[in-house]
Amino acid sequence: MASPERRGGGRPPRISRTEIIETARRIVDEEGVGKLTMRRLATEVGSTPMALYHHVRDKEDLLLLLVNDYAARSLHRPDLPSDPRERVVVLAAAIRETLAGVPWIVELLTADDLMAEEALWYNERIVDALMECGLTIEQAVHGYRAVWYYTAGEMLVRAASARRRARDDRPTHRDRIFADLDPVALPRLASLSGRWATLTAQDTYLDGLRALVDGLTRD
Amino acid sequence: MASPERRGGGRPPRISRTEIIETARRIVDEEGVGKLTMRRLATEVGSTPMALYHHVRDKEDLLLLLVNDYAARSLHRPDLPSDPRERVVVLAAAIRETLAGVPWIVELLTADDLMAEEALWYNERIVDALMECGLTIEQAVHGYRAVWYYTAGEMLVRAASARRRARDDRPTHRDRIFADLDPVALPRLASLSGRWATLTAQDTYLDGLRALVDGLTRD
DNA sequence: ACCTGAACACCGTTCAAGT
DNA sequence: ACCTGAACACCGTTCAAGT
Repeated sequence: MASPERRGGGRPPRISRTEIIETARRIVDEEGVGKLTMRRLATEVGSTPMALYHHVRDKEDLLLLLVNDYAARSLHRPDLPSDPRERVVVLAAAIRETLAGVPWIVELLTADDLMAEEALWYNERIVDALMECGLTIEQAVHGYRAVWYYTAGEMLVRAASARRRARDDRPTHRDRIFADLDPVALPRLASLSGRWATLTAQDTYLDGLRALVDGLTRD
Repeated sequence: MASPERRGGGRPPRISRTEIIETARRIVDEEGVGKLTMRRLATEVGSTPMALYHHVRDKEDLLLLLVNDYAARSLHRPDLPSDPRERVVVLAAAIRETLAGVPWIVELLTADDLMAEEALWYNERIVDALMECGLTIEQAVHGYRAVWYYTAGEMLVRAASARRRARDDRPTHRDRIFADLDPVALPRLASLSGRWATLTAQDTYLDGLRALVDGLTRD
């Protein structure tokens, strides 16, 4: 919580942790997490790489600070419907909506389970809504996990596809394979004749989520 | 499919694409994908970094070859039950079981949707089983996607946690946060008093999967 | 056709020293 | 207490040259 000790009369700091995080966020927002390097960040705050290590433990620590900073400033809390199943859907969709705008964050998230302190508000309410559907608290925690797996998976797969599309012009490996399928071995896929890409590009997150929540809350 | 052209009487090759892939696989199996570098790989095949670029386009190409190689040699095809819902469960669980042993591959997978040619056998059968439950082909493709999101998410989140546990001794950010929760703001989570970690460590993949498949195939 | 050596343009981090 | 400079031990990839 607190910055490194600052009592006693040592040299006054020239850069602050806050300044480091703000600059890091700007770099990441503008150019992606791949462009964030300690050297680059040092240059942009007008200092040297090693000065950063006085304010953050290492690069991973910096990234974690960045995630928490982001969570604190942009998780919005949606109005919640009274029907508990629909409440789970609204909560999960709100998490996804918040994170969809910042694909870089999703890759970091799984590392610690979306456990930014500020995000626990969501965990609490999803667990609570599942219990209102009749689950025990253990089942509700497991249900929350299933919802998180589905949501994280959707975001990660979608982010990876987008990244690949942005970088490459050449048709993806997938497109090449789907172009000529053996209709004897793979009749269903062959019958789609190229519509796989179109179908999987559609956003069906909510449909799948509703199916999952229905299944979880069925007696 | 074919190696670079080899007609005409040029210099005989000293290293082959096959040899490169085999060596790369060994490095990755023994020490993880993070240790696979072009320089290291070159040394281990007894050559120079640049010689590799004659056999693979770049590092990403190498990784894709590695994924396909792995898929070809270790995807096993399970016996399929006649009940179509249970068939989807068995198919998805087989994918997960195959990939669970090689966490490094999961991180690469989302990049191209588990679209190794050899894996289409699974897609075909999952789509087919969902249609047998009464879905249209479009719904079945979307259903397959939902199952893949859930499965990929579970593997990615689990792999990330395992990686973190392996590297760090210090308690995770999550553990520290869960140690002291405000029971007024977060009563459900607080009532678990430290059991969150235990509960989420349990393997409930199949339960969530069954819930999802049930929800998807409900009329 | 296949391979090599040197070089380019980077990384994160440690260590010893300065103010 | 805070910051700097130089160095360590790496990366992936390009380019020009050798056989």
